[in-house]
Order: sequence, then C-alpha cells, then structure tokens
Amino acid sequence: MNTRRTTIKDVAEAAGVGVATVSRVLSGGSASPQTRERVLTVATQLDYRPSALGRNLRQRRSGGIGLLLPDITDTFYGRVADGVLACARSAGEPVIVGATGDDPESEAELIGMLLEQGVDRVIAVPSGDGDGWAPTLRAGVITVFAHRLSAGREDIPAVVADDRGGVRTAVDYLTGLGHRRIAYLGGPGQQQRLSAFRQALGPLVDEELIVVARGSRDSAYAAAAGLFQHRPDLTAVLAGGNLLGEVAVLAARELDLRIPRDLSLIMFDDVPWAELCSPPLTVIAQPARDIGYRAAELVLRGGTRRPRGVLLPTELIVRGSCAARGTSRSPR
Amino acid sequence: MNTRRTTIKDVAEAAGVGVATVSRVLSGGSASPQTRERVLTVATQLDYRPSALGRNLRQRRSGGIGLLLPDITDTFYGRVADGVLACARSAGEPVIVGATGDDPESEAELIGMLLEQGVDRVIAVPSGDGDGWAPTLRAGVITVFAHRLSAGREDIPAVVADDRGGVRTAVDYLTGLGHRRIAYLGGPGQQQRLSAFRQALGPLVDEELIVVARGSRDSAYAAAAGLFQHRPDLTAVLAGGNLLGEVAVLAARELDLRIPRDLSLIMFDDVPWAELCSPPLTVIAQPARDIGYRAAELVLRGGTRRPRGVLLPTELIVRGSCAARGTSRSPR
DNA sequence: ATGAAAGCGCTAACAA
DNA sequence: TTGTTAGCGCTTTCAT
Repeated sequence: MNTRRTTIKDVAEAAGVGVATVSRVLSGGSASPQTRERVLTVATQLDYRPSALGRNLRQRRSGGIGLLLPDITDTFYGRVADGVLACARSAGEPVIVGATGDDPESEAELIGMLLEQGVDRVIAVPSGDGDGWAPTLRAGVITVFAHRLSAGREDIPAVVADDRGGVRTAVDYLTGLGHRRIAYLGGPGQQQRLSAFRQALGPLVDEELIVVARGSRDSAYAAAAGLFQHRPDLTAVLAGGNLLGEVAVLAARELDLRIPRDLSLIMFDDVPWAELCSPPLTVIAQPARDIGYRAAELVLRGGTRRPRGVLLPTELIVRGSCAARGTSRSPR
Repeated sequence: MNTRRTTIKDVAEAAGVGVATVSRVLSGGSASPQTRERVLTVATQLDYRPSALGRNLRQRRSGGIGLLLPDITDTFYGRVADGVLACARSAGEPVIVGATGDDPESEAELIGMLLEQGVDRVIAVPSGDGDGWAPTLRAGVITVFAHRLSAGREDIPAVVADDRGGVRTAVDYLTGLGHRRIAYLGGPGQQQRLSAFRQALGPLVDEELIVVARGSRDSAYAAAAGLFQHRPDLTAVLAGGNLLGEVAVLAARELDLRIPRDLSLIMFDDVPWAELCSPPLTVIAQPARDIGYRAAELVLRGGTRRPRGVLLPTELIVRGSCAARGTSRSPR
C-alpha cells in the first residue's frame, strides 16, 4: 500500500549517475546526450515525478497561486475562477482556492492559510477594507485584485470590468426610455458602481432609491422587496450583480409588479438564465472569465510591469426587461 | 520588499531556546509553562508562521486536498466545490482545484500535477473510464469520487446522489401524468441515470428517445434540438443536468414548443433560475453541497472506515413545467 | 523539559 | 560534463 515515493536519488542510482545530473537533465540543463537519454529512460520507467515540495522548499517559493473568492457558487465568480485556472494551468501552476463569503475576518484567516502554504502569488476579490492585505505584501507575495478595488489599497494592481462605463450606459439607456425614478440595488464591495450611479444620474439621484444589501441571498431579497414596497413610485432598477437581479425578479413577482410594464430592470452580469427568464433580462455583460485570466497573467508576470491594473469593457445587451415609461404603474 | 520569511530558527533564537522546543510548543507538545509562554509571545511578536513546505517535506505529505471538477463554471459543481471547501477549511487543509473539462486526457494531466504537488488526498468527479486513476492509487493517494462513479473503479469510494431513485421518481411522475413517449437528454458520465431510465421506463423505452450529448453547451443544444425535431411525437423530456435543461428550454422555444402544453420537462438539479424560468421548472433536486462536504469528510477520514461510498437522497420539486398529456401537440 | 542533530527531496555552488 | 555537498524549514529521535 504505502509504496515509498520514487525520489531523485532512486533515479540517480538506477541510472548510475549523481542526483545533480538527474536534476539538470530534468530541468533542461547541460548533459551529454547519452546521459540525458539514460536518465530520461530510467525516470519514465520508474514513473518518477519530482516533488514540488522538495523543489519549492529549496527555492524558497511554493510555485502556487492562491485564489480568494467571495462565493464559488456564484457563476460570476465561477467564471473568474475558470479564467484563473486556465491561465495558471498553461503555466503549470497549481491554484489553491478559498471562499471568503465576503467576510473580512474569513478573508484574513484564508490569507494566513495561503501564507502558511508558502504561496507566493495571490489573486483575490477583496472583501475587507484593505488592511487585511498587509501580511501578503509584507511577506513579499505578489498580489492582484480581481473584479473589485479595495479602499486604501491603491498600491495593489487590479483587473476590473469598466463598472463606471457600464453603469453610465445602463443609466443612459434607462433615462433615454424616459425613466426618472431609477433605483440601484447593490451588493457588498461595489463602491465604483455606486458612485458611478450617483454621478450618472446627477440631479435625478434619490438616495432613498439606493439600497445596498449584504452578501446573502436573504439580505438581497429583503433589500429588493423593501425597496419595491417602500417606493412604489420607482419605474426602473439597476441590479448590481446576478444575485441582485435574481431577487429583484423574485420580489417583483411577489409584489405583482410586471416586468417591464410596471418596472424596468437591468442587471449587471450576463448569465445563461438571463435569456430563460421571462421576460429575458437586459444586462450589462462583464468579461468574467477574462478578468480571471488577465489577473492570472498579471500575477504570473510578477511585479515587473507597471500596468497598475487593467480595465475591461462591459457591454449592454438589450433583451426584454426594459420598456419606455408611459405604461406606468397604476397610481397606487 | 523581499523580507526573508521568519523561520523557526528566528523564533528559537529570539526566545533563547532550541528549535525543537519551539516546534513542540507550537504543536502542543510538552514544555514548561514559562517556556511555552515565552515562545508563544515571541512567535506572535515576530508574526511567525510555520512553513507548510518544511513541515510537509519532513512528514512526507502535503496536507493538501486536490479537487478535480469537470467545469467550475457550472453551478452544480460550484456547489460541490463549496462543500469541499467548507469541510477542508474546518480541517485547516488547503484545496488545489483543477478543471478537467470532462476530458480524460486533461484529467490525467491534472492528476499528474496533483501528484507532483505531493497532494495526498483527492476528490474528483471522474471523467475517464477509470484507468487514469491508477497513478493516484499507486502513489497511495486517498481518492474519493463525487457525483459520479467510474466504470471499472469500484474500489474507489464515491459520494453520489441517488440517481436511480431520482430518475425513477421523475419517470413515475411523468407516466403518472399520462406520458408515454418520454425522452432522456443526458450528458457525459451518467451511466447510472441512463440505465435507471431504461429500467424505469421498462417496455415503454424507445432508444431513439435517448440522446447523450458531450460536455459542451453547443453539443447539448444540438442534441436537444435534434431530438425535438426528429421526434415531434415525444411529449416529455427528462434532462440529466442543469445545462441539459437549459438547452432543452431554449431548443423548445426555438421550435415553438410550449412548455408544458406541448412538452413536459423535468430537469436534474435544482438551480436558482429554475424558479425564474417561465414556466418555473419542475426538478429533481440534488444535494450538491452535501456531496462535496461528505466527499471531503471521507477523504479526510482517510482509508480507515469502510463506507464504500455514500448515497444521498434526491427530491422531486414540482413546479410548472409538467402537464398531463391530453393537450398534446397538434398532429403535425 | 530541553537541545543537538539527522534528514525529508530537491537545486545550486563548487570541484573535479 | 559530472559528482559532491550544503542547505531550504521543519519534525523527531536520542541524549542530556
């Protein structure tokens, strides 16, 4: 059962050479053709796999990427993860994944775990206010943020979608349809979108129509339902994420608000079900997978370049959840 | 920038003790109260984190769990991953995640990567025919399958949903509604469901109504559309996964088949959008998160117990996508 | 109760 | 071109 692992020493002995030679051959160093041949043969025969543990310890690095996501269950983050995985794999780097639940404490704990593992590169959708990232920086861990910026951590490069542009497009579209009372239903950690919303709406902004939920589904649903009930005069909503969009649809149905007749809805993030929904949802699509891929590229490239971050475009995809104001809701 | 990592030696010196003592204190060994106190203080002062690399190398293990999933983007697998992550975290184990894309070759490659990392426990939704798993077994890596069994690998414990029961329930429900021409739209690696379907349908089974798509969305859509076009006489479909269900809805719409008037649909896996769909989809819910959690428990417990696998119950959730036969499709 | 020392598997200096 | 050797940070006998 417990077959001892084949080590470099075994290979060296079997091939009748020194361990250094084996190491050299396997990492493409110089060696005579015949020696190389022999070592390679023996290695495959013995099914030898160099231990990353030994190598990393020696090289004082782990050669692993840490990936911290709020919720791996959310397709958006799933796509981000997919991008990271794809890039990491082409570089032969393992990825250690952790789910923070958008909780700074949990995040800090996970950071500690990654540090312990000796991970030397981290990609994260940051949850805290940025203080939690001091340890990684101090430990010299190359860090890149994805999808979100972190307040007070402008020193860490980030790969994000053009939230401001997306929000502006959405608001323009809605106001163009004649809407004036537009609500924003947001989630945690989206300062960009929030401020962009205020800015895009300008004088039309109504602070009461801005609601920010915590991460959970319940919280989101409560926020949506509360908003709709409290302000039946609103005619359009911008949901800042697929979870928010989902609960908005649910809450609207519960309150007998017809979309788009009574309520126009635009959702951030294009998910497969947006098309299946009735009506199909108009969305601001974000290149989730690219975000992950680019973040991985950045983190792998190391601190060399200075691209202080990447901004990826968003796209308005018009489907059926927005209508011109006019067939407005019955005057309660 | 490149602050050398604090090592056990640093702590030992600072505390005026030997490294062995530090090690003992930190791993709860015997030590005099005062020594313990001093070491602990110094350790926190220096923000010392024991290197998992060093420890694992010494103990000839990595203390990491490998998790291989077909597609991290699929919410089902996302939930499985979430369960694994939760359990692993409570055990303080890091999880290295890989996406196989349901491709045996890719899977084999990833297995190699995990082995190289020295991972000593693996959880996987197996893609290949089982031969690919010889290396892990040989290397003494504790392996547990999740969600799927692998042909020819009955020696590896698996945590799966009660597919047979779920299929039976779905078929019973459908036949109870008067349906006779029931199709099965499946994906890769679901032998259980397929055979259960044949068995449940008994004499009613029509091989032409059984279609198995490859993993991709395109393939799935093509399969669904092809099925519906080729056999307009079918009145009900069982989709073997959320992706299959999604494309079934899409294809039905494209072909102007009304659900449930023209076509009744039951989907495996309850996803959030099932409720948002119109009509809301009747589903066979699977405890995805539990599958992951239990698999992690099993793999962490080690090979000690003999529970040769776990079978988790499924649940029929009736919503609006199934109707009694009668308002059948117009006799083309 | 504590320290010295060996060694996990590997790579990189240094010799030969 | 090749082998010898010294660690990387840690745990674990074995003495003390």
